[in-house]
Amino acid sequence: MHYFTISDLAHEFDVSTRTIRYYEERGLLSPIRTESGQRLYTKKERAKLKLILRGKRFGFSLDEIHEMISLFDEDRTGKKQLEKTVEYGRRKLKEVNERIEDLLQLKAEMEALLSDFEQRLRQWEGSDG
Amino acid sequence: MHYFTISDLAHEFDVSTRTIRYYEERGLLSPIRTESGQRLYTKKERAKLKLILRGKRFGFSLDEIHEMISLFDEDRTGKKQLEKTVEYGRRKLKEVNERIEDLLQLKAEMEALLSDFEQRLRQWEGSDG
DNA sequence: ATTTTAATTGACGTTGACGTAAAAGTCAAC
DNA sequence: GTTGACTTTTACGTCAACGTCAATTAAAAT
Repeated sequence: MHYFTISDLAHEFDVSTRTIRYYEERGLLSPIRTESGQRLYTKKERAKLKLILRGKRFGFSLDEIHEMISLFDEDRTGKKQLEKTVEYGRRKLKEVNERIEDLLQLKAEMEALLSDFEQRLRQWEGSDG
Repeated sequence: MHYFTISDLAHEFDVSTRTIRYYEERGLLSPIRTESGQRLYTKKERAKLKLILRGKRFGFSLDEIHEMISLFDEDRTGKKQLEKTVEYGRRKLKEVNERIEDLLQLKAEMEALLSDFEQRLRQWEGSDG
């Protein structure tokens, strides 16, 4: 298997190495280390970074993202653990659905506004241009 | 017409009065004042606050929101102004569409994960509970 | 009329999410 | 085998978006 260096990921996702190390400080990433101490990232860690950045784009805090990542990450063997995970997952999914609804509403509002403006523009052009 | 006080809005939208004043500092709101200097908010100002909070939920910065609000707010009489507004509106609408796509993807990932967990849970219950 | 509640400005404090600089070690290229 | 690019930790800096006093004034309730 092949690993990524910190600057590999930094370039790919256009973030600073500082940012990636900060995510590790916060417990969001856990790269392995070479003998000399340099970080190496597996495909899975890379996928986690992708998820973090996606979450950020929606305004989730790093704490929230941390919880969401632990879904993909932790060893959930016991039944209780699994039940808690599923319950948490359902809650988060509901939040995501609400955000989608909200965004669709914003989209509708903006479209209405836009078509109004565009109509005014056409009137202008019909009489003057 | 009837006005809202700052705490009316604070309660309705569950934000602090400090937050509302801060939005005014940043030029996002412009309440009128009583003779003694107290803020009064019209329905339109209330709608603007609603928009601000919606924007925030999607991770837009206050600066971005400021631009979006000016769409609803400014006096757009000249043709040039109108054209700029429409162009900006189209750009923002595109961003919103991209965010929706992104969120739908996140939703799909979470649903896949959840159904996997739920299946594991059913296996557990089939054999043990 | 006076207690309580709510509003004002001003200023400093805080938190999250990094940026940036320094000192030292490491790896790849020539 | 040394230059130069890259990495490490440590630590202090920064900026947005408020929170939190404090002192003062105004409005509402009793």
